[in-house]
Amino acid sequence: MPELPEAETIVRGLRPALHGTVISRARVLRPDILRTSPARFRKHVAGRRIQHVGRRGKNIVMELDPPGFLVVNLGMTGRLLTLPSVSPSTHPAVRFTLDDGGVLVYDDVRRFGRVEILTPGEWESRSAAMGPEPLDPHFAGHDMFARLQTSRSPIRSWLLDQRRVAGVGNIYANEALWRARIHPARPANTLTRKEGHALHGAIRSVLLSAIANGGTTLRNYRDASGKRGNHARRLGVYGRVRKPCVRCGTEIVRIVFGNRSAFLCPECQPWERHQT
DNA sequence: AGTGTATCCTGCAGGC
DNA sequence: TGCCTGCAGGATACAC
Repeated sequence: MPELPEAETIVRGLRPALHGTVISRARVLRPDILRTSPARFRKHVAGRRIQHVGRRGKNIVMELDPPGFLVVNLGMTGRLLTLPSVSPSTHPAVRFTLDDGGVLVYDDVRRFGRVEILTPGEWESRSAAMGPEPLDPHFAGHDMFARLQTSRSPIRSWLLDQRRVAGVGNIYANEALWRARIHPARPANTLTRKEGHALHGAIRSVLLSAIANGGTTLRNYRDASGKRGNHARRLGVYGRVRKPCVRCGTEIVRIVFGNRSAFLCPECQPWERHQT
């Protein structure tokens, strides 16, 4: 999906437009986006005020009053657009009408995304099941390193598991590993303390860089106003098969495991450390 | 515990 | 132009 930086960019764009507005009604054009019946969804959403627009991992989270949460997971191709936007809504799934005349559309070509309305308790337990926020100051390198010790799964898979760290997807997992010079298939518990800390720093720096550039647009991703993100040109490995590593010139390689593509520089990210 | 595979969907690029 | 294959920022469920 849209990963953490893309969700964050969307949230920042939505906040001024949505903060304090009341959702007058919702129209559900694609019921499979919900996890409840359209009738129930409409009933629960209508008349509630958006108190806060935030993010947890890759989820866009709107706090409502009366208390509740509107939670949007963008899946692979979900977009949350305020209309009018520079990029038209081509596959609208849910359309919210706001009391100030504004329109918010959840648009999703592939419909892997989810739009849910949760009680405070439901949201609390959902959030509790997710890992720490990587940009939270409380997300410490030594904590992450300690958690790496408990898993033998490939470090790229470890990073994609939202229960371990929230918000990292395939682009930024690959990018962080390249920055930290770690082979994506290395078992998590084989990383040295130094590598663990390097990875921790790389995750944060790549996410911050992506946010600063408005996210990475490869295909579908657009911000709340329909604009593309500018981070794609800064990618070091993702999608760069057979192109030269910008650090050393070696050709980037694509491997597949865990049913996902992984990209790496075989020179910068050897399986074993070079003996020099 | 971890891996491989399949599934939910649609669209696009590339090869022939 | 058409047809085919493979691929895609995600999440989950299953068998082994």
